[in-house]
Amino acid sequence: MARFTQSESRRHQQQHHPQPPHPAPVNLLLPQPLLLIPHQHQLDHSPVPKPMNGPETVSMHTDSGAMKDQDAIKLFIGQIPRNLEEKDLKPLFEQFGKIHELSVLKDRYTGMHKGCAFLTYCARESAIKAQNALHEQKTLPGMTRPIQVKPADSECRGEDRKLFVGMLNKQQTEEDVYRLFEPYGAIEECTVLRGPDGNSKGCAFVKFSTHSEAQSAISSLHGSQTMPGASSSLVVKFADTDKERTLRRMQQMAGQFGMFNPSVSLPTFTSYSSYTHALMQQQQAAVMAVSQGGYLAPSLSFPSAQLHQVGALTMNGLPLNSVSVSLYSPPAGLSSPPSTMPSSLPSLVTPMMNGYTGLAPQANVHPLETLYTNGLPPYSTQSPTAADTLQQTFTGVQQYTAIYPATTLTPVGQSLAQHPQVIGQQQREGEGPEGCNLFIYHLPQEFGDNELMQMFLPFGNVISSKVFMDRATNQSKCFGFVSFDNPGSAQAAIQAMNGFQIGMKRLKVQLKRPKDASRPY
DNA sequence: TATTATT
Repeated sequence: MARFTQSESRRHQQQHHPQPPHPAPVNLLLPQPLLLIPHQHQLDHSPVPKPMNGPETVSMHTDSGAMKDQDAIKLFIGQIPRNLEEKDLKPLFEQFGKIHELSVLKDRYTGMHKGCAFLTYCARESAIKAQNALHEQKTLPGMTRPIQVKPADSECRGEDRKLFVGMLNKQQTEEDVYRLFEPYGAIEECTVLRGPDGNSKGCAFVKFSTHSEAQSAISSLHGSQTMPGASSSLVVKFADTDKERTLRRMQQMAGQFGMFNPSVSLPTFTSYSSYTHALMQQQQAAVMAVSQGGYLAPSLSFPSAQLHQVGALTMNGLPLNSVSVSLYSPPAGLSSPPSTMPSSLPSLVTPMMNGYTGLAPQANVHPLETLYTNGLPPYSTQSPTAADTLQQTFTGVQQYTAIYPATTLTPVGQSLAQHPQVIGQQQREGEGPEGCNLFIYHLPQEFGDNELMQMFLPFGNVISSKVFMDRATNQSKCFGFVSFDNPGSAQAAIQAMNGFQIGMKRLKVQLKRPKDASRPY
C-alpha cells in the first residue's frame, strides 16, 4: 500500500529549499522553522495528565494508539484523497514515529470524508519530522495540490494573526508579497491565491507569528500604495473568520443562483455545450468511483471552479424575497454515525438544487444582520445558534452539490418524469420501522415522489417516498412521507433538512406519527 | 479581492 514513497534522504537535505512539485498555488517555503512551536502552556490547559488506567477514547473512525508525550503536537493533515481512510494513511505517517491518534474528518451528518485529518504522534519530535518531510512535498494520488502537514488550529489558532491582502498586482508572487510584509514581523505562511490555471487572483494570505505583528503590517501597509494595474490601493486586513467566510460563500452562492439580481439572465439550454456534457459525464463517473471506494484519477477530482459552474447552471430563478431562520430542537440522542452514501446512484436524476437556498436575499446588509433582519422577529436571541443552523444547512447543500454534481445539471423542467424510475421494485407504499419514517411539509408544489426521494437520498437508503396529491386537481398537497431503512438516516435528514428553505417556504421535517398515536381509541 | 479541509 505504499502509494507514497517518501525518500529518506529528503529529510536530511536542509541546505536548500526543496522545490514543491507543483508550480501553482503553493505556500512559500520559509527560511524560518517550518513548525512554529506553541508554548507548552498554550498546548495543555489541564495540568492533570490522563489517568493511566483508562483507555483512550476510541471511536470507529479513529486510530488510537499508545500514550503521547505531554508536549505532543496535534497536526492537521490536508489534501488527502477522499478514498483514503485511517488504515491507508497510517503507513505514510508511521515512518516518522509512533502514532498516538489519527482520525480522518467526516461530516457529522452525511459521513462524507472531508479530505483532511488530525494526527498526533506520541512524540513531539515525530510531528516536527513529519511536517518537515511531508508538508507541501508530495501530492497524493488524485489530488491536484500537495499534502498539508502542519499544527492544527487548535494548537495555536491562526485567525487573529492572519491577513488578507487584496488589490495586489496579478504578477506579484509569494516572494514579492513576502518581501512586502517581512519588515513587520516573522511570517509563518504566505500564499498567493490562484485560479486553476495558476494565475494570481490578485490577493494573498499572510500569516504572522503574532497578532501585533499582523496589526502593525495593517497599520503600515493598508492603503499605502496602489500596485500597477490594480484598481485601488492595497488592502491589508485580518482574514475572515470561519463564520464570516461561510457567510460570504453563501452570498456568493446567492449571486450564483440569481437571487440577488433577478434581472440577471438565466442560463438556458444553450449552456449545454459538448464541454458541459463531457463534464457531466466525467463528474458522474467520479461519483461512481467515489461511491465504490475506488481511486479517483486526477482528472476526476472536483475543482471548485467546476462546482461553481454547476451552481450557475442550476438556478431557476425562483423568487425569494424573504428569509427566515428557524431554530429547531435537535433530536435528543443523535448519536448514530452518519448515514452512508446510497449504494446505487440514479443514472439520471432530477435537479436537486434548483431554487434551494438557506440564503438571505437582501443586498447591502451586513451579513450577520441579514440573518436576523428579515422582517420577522428572530426566533431566538441566543445568537450563534441560528447562524450555525443556517451554516450547517448550507454546508449540506454544498456537499449535496459535491456528491451529485451531475444531478444538478439536468435542466429545470426535465425531471425524472421523463426517465425510468430509479428505484423501481424497491419502491412500494411502505414504511420502515418506527423512527425511520418522516413527515415532510411545505414541499414545493412541483415536487413529486421522485423529487422528494432525491432530496433525501443523501441521508441514507430511502425505501419509499410519497407526495400526497389532491384527487380532484391532481396537484400536490405539498406534503409527503419518506421512509429510510434506519433511524439514524431519518435523524440525519431531520437535522439537515428541517427548516430548509425552498423558495419562500421552509420545509418541515419530522418523524411521522406512529399509526396508533393518530388513532386514539 | 476570499483558499482545500480544522474534530
